[in-house]
Amino acid sequence: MVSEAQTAGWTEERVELLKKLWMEGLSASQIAGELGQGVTRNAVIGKVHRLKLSARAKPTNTTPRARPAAPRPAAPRRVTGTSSGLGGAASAAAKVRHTMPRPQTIGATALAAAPEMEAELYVAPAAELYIPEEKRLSLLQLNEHTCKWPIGDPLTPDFYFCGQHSLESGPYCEFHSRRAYHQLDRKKR
DNA sequence: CCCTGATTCGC
DNA sequence: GCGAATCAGG
Repeated sequence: MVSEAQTAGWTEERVELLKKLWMEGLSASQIAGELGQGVTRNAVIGKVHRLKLSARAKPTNTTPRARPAAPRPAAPRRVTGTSSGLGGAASAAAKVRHTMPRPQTIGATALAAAPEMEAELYVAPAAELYIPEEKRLSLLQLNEHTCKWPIGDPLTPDFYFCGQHSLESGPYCEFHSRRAYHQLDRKKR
């Protein structure tokens, strides 16, 4: 008995579980993870809407979804793929990301701290990384792969740039990149 | 950057 | 009906 692969067809069971979890307030991604890896959060959301289950815990607030005044310009759908098992299965398996049982909000970013935290407590990090003098860079020493996060007062001689290896996705190292993003973006656009 | 749900539309 | 891609927001 092995012929039971069938794509995640929405059986009564699954729909029931979906309804239950959705009503309990679980997020779509969490439900998707609970139902199985053959289901994505998009699938869950799509089904939820089709079942007209939207609003779950909406005490008193009719949020009239702002009507998209500007209709989508075009629809560059996916790249037409032959869902011949391989593609679907592979992508599904590939996207099985970390199972985070908790809703994010606290951003648990564990920065690589010194493994050995002896009883020695030096001065507060001042919310900044300590860069050894030999690694500090001046403006002219910067290049495409050095973190360009400025440290100190530009008007003083001890001003320098982080200089760590920067990420491909930005001008800063991981530490400062993350910091920069969390700093901006906080507000709307 | 992470994430959330909402919507559209090719299949 | 389904769900990926996209959008809009936190």
